[in-house]
Amino acid sequence: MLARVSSTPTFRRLPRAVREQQMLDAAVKVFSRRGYHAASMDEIADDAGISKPMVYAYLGTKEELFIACLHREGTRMMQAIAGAVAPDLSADERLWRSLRAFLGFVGAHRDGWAVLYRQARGEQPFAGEIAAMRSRMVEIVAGMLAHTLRAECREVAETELEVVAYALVGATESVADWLVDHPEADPEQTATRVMNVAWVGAAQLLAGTSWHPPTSQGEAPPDAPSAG
Amino acid sequence: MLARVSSTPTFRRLPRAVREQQMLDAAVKVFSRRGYHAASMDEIADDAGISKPMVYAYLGTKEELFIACLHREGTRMMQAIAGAVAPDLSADERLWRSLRAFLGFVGAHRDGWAVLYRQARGEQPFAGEIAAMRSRMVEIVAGMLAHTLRAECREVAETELEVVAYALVGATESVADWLVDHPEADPEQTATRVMNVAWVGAAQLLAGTSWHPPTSQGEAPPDAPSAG
Amino acid sequence: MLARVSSTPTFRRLPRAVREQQMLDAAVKVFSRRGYHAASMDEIADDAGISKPMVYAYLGTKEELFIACLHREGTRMMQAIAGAVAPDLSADERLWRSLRAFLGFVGAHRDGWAVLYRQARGEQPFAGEIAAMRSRMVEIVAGMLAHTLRAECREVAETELEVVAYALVGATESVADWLVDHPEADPEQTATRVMNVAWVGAAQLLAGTSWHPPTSQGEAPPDAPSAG
Amino acid sequence: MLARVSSTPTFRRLPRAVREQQMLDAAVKVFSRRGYHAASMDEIADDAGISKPMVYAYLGTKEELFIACLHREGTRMMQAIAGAVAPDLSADERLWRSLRAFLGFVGAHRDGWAVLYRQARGEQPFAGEIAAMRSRMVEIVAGMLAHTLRAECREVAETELEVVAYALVGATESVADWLVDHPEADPEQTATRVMNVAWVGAAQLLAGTSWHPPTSQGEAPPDAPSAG
DNA sequence: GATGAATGAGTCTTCATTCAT
DNA sequence: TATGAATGAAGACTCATTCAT
Repeated sequence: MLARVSSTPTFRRLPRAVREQQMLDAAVKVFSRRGYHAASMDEIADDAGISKPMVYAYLGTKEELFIACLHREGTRMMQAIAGAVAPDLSADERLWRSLRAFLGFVGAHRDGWAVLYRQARGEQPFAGEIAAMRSRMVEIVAGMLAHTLRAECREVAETELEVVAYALVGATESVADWLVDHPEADPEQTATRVMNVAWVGAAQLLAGTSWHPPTSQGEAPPDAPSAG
Repeated sequence: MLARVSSTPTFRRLPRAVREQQMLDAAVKVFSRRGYHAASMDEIADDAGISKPMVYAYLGTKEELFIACLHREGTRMMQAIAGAVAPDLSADERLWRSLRAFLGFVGAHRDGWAVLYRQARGEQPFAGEIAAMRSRMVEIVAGMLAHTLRAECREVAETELEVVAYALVGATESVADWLVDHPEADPEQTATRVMNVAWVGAAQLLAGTSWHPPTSQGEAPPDAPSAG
Repeated sequence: MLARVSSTPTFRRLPRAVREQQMLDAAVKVFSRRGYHAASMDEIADDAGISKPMVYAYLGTKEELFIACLHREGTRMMQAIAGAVAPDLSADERLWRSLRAFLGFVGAHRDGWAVLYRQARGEQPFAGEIAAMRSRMVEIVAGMLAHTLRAECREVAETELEVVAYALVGATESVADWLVDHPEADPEQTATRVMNVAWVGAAQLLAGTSWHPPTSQGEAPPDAPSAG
Repeated sequence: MLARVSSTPTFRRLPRAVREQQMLDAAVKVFSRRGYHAASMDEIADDAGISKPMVYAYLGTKEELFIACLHREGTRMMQAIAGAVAPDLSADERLWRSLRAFLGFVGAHRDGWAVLYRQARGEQPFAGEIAAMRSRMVEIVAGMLAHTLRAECREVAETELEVVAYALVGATESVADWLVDHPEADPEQTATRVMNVAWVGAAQLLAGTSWHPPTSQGEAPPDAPSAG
């Protein structure tokens, strides 16, 4: 009603970019706490200190909003990893540093990427996003492995390489989940353990020391599918 | 409208046990297809060819129903594994067979256990169930590892053992997820790959060939937490 | 399947009358505990140790069942009162004994008549029943008052008499409610108090010592109905 | 479809306060007509000319809505009473005017306070509210009685006073119920009758003319509790 | 730009009641 | 007689989403 004298600057009317970050912050927080479905747009808007229509205007649908969160957090994580490896390091060293950076990041933001990621895996609408993210990680890992191999003048089939890379990423994801659920765990130590179990295994494998199923006679491939 | 000729007996008014299985079948199917939240009790009831109140009467709440599904499928999976290993086999052999049985089972029921399990991991209400299931699997694996070790007269700290077991289980879970998403993949071959990557790594590790982080000078632990 | 040897007589197949009483016992109990709506036919049947269709077969609809409860408890209460007054007593004495018997009964069965009655007053479907019960009580009271008056050779308009009787019954009902909610209260003492407050007032009134509104000038009857 | 000529302004999008009153109006109406349980939120929303979610947004749960109705009507009634008594009147006069105002109010809004109150008495969830309301009324009455007594330099035990006040309030409530059920009755006349019966009784009592149970020989306190 | 007001649609859940055995 | 099996109908409550100001 009255002309408001803006001696103390109220922080309304912020530029779009800032507002968007506030919203994303709130969204990440709420999605992490409640899960995708249990999170309500109301709570997110409230938490961002903004009205609901603004959220829709800036970030779109709930689904889009969730994806935006996933992207922002994913990007941050990727940057944390990229920032930890220098291109002049040996492939092994880069491997180790990436892993450590990854688990370090997850451990430091226990309500960020990993939680959203875990949730997204269970929900269909995000299948595409998830596949894309995982592909990116698999590529990086595969690249490192390939580098190592090439350095040793060894050749491994493309497919084989990808599968191994995939397995390693999967294992690491899983450990990341575990890390989120165990706040008392030390990321660095955890990284060491993973390096030991999985990556050493991979190294062995790629070095040629592979394992083969025993050729047992007469054993049937298990699980003849029972009736539905 | 028409006088129904009851040559084929109508399947109304079935005994409880039968109906419960029908319901669980339907529930597993729908939960897998749609995801926990998107699945509606209506669709489940319809799919089971029965009215909603029966579902509530027999299996309880949606949450309880989901847990019941998880249990049934989990139990079936465990049985598939148990049926694949004979107690007189060597620990190594049992390890391999368990893994193969597990991935075989997952591959054969791509809309069963693995999908439910994956969904449950993202939702808070099922945290307890998930933890319990994983514990059971970790125990089994740890038991096998311990057996192997003891056979070789080697000792490993209890904690270390558990962590390794956990990592292996996590990796395997993750590969199971992958298997579900890749219908063209061959479970047996996939099992071999996992055995190669992860379990060979574990073997190496337990054999003493462990890996240690390089003592690099001056490198800071990454990711000084940025502002929230 | 097998012919059951009934050496120990199981108490199934009871005569109808007994079964009905069991059901009514259970119904009164559950209705009192939960209230009419919150009570479920399931719980009543369970509590009676009988299957639901039997309840319907014997006592009919939930509404009818509730009315049956109301009747049985009302009759018991009436009998308790009738048993307490001998016809050769003076009207005053009969009045006092009735009141005492009534509150005594209510106090002794705190989950019986009074609770059902109170619930019934709020729900439309029972309006008829309630009206009938109250009529019966009002009649009794009015009869006693009339007797007293006639003994004193005094005449009071029929209408006036009924209204006074009604007021007394209403007051007593209300105190009965209170008694149910105050288990520590002593029925006998409470009866004395009611006798003091209400019945003494009635006596005064009927004796001619009546009160008249002050003839104030210019005061408007309050509450000119507001909008709405 | 047609261009709506907005000569008469459509009453959509009203300010919150207005809508809340509309909703409460509708709620009181429907609760009175149907009873608490039989009333559906749908009907209330319809009757208020608004969608259900608005009702939940503004007034909360069905239970909360009912309590809000009870409060609004209770407050209105209290105000009607307060507006009828001037502080400079004698205690007797204030007593009479309060009673008249109360019954006048009840009579003028036969689907308002009294009906809700009667319903609330039967349902557990509202026990607290009811107790609070009655307490307030008992206090007022007790205050008036105390004033009268003090004016006559008489002393009565605190407890006794409260009980008498309670009895009077109970009696009045009950008569209010009756009034609601007898639309043809005249509130003013009814008030006079109550004043005669109950309050004159109280006056007698407090004046010392009390009644005592006859010391009859050999009569047992009735109703030795039967089984069950 | 920003928001209070508003809703359509849908979900879980419960319950009185009745077949078919 | 007695009951397990079965359901139609309805109700409370929530939420993502969008006008109209």
